[in-house]
Amino acid sequence: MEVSKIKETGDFSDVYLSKLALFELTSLNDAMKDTFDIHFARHGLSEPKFKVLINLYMAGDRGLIQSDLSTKINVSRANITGLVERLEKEGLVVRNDDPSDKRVFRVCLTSRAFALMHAFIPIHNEFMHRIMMPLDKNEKELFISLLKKLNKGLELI
Amino acid sequence: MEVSKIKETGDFSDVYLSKLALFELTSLNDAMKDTFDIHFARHGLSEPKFKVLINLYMAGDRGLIQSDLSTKINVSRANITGLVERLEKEGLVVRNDDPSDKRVFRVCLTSRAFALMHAFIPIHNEFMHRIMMPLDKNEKELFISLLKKLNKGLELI
DNA sequence: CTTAATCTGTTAATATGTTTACAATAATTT
DNA sequence: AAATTATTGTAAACATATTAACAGATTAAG
Repeated sequence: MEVSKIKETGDFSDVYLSKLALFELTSLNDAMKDTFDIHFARHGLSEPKFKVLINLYMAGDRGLIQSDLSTKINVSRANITGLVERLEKEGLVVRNDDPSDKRVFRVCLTSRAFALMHAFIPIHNEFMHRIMMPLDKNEKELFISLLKKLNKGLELI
Repeated sequence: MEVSKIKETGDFSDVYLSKLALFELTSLNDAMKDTFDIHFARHGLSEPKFKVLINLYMAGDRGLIQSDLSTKINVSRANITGLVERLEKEGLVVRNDDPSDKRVFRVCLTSRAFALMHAFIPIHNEFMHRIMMPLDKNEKELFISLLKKLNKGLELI
């Protein structure tokens, strides 16, 4: 395609569009990370800590063992050790011995953490919705389908 | 809207779509990160190291001072100290004194790093293009416009 | 020209993440 | 039942990131 034609039609090469899309995606990730970090920090949390707490919140009274947390959050077991350690220091979780398996702890929310999450979750849901407000329903559906396509593509790489 | 109506039309609440979009976006980020990590590792690099090297590559012979790198890569000056230190140990960058400003170093690529980047950049470009292959040109343009909308929205939060 | 403000890189403390190796315990095989 | 294999949590070593505090150098204000 000639340059003049490109200028007329506003068309660009596919390679250029790929780079631009990745640039915008990266920018969005960075901005998103910053925004969520501030959001979590306002409530004394961080993204990794929230992930641990929300999983324990959903797990109920029996809690979860660290290995399950590792799988659900998709981080290494070694990292979970540190995260749970820090949450324990803050008084947000406790580690109870499991009588049926001496290798593991059952990690559970404290009542304080339960109350914190109970209050935070609706705020968090509203926050997520606010972040997506720039898109209307049709655009969101479109966005989701494009993301799914890219996700499927990555499985094959 | 009634549940039956939702089932008929395949329509969903706006809140649900927001959550789903964020879920898919997060999934894509995670998968993207893993994919790029492997890609960089195949060439003895990491994403942060690549960002430093590509900026120095584009900067030319005079290189950049650490403070500029910090601004361009959007990480703290303290972090740049560590990154440059490790790259120096690997023999990929050198820190030259700047006679006109005794506070700073001019960080420059070694010839080995220059050769590495010269070989890697086309591979990297192809890789980026391959990752975006699941979308055709129209979809990419659409994707870019949606990302830009979300990015602009985040500026106001 | 001196004083004050700013900029630069480093250090220390901390958070989050990885891989590797290991001991203790559980589960499976033979 | 005994031997092998697998799972679990931790520790060590490292990479990447932050903030806060600092010394030294430069710039701006007066």
